Amino acid sequence: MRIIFMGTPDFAVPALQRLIDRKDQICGVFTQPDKPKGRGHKMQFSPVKELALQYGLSVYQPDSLRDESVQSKIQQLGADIIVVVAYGKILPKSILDAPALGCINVHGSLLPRYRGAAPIQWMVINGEKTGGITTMLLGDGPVDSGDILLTAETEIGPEETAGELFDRLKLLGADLLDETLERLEQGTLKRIPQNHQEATLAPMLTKEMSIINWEQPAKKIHDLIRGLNPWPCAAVKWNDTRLKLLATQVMEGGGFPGRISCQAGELVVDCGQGALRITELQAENGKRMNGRDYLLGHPLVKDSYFQ
RNA sequence: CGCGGGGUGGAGCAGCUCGGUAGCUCGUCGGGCUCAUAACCCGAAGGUCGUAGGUUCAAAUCCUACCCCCGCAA
Repeated sequence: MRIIFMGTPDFAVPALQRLIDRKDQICGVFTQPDKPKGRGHKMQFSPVKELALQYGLSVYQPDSLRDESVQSKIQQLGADIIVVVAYGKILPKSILDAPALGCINVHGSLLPRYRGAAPIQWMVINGEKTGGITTMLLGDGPVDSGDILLTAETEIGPEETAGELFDRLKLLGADLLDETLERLEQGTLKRIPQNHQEATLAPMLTKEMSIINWEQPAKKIHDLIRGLNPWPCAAVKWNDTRLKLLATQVMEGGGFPGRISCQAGELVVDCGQGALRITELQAENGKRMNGRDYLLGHPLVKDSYFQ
């Protein structure tokens, strides 16, 4: 098939790689424009662009898809289908209608639940035990509301971080995309309308979410911490500095939310219900380290409180 | 040229302003003690203080360049 691929971050890379391996004819790769990123504000290519260049694919990086020249370019490429994986732009109707077989999206949740930009993180934050991938047809309704093609489920571990789940789901997504295209070619694919009553939203993560409310039960905070790992990371204020909390274990105890107690050389913090042992953290200018190591060089005053 | 912090025995840190014997907590090894158990006591090993130059009688400390790590911001 002639395919146009649209994607930007790391999550989309295995999907594009799979299309390449399938020997599909990839007539164009769309990705977000290069932006100054990271320390020093250096210009950086998106992960998808890196891969596309490696295989000599044609890369397009329009600022806006509403531009007429972009739309005519897409027409001109004459793709049978457009595959979209975390592209970061909404496709206008004129583009949705361009390919004969429509536009397929790979989404990181079991739709209709967790529609939106950050489904994987929210699944972890909400303590879901099951997650998955959905392939769907893009329509011109609300975001991620199009007809479902295939789904793949996976268990979410009780200690798994959003980053770890991300890494698994992007591979699962590539597999599911493969199967979806396979069955599309065989003509055995069915479109299943979503039950919009059951839809939930997974909006973009914000910095405000990263501040921990110690009044909450330990399990809740634990889920938040692993859901925000590796970005933007849950954090606490301590002596005018911020500590990022990266991994924790739920423990018995509690009663004085935010109180720090060092038990057996481990860093433990009381929550509204239960307590959390901090197993991995990072100070403002430090590397990641476990709570035990942190205590060796930064003795915390006994019975003081995290804000 | 976006802003900023840092590299000191195996781990985490102090020391740097104001140059002058390498320090703290822990780990490791040896010995002692035996319900202080997150044991405790005594002793020991282990460091080119990121790299290369410079200033100086003398540099972890001051100056210059480079390498590496990290936070913010995007």
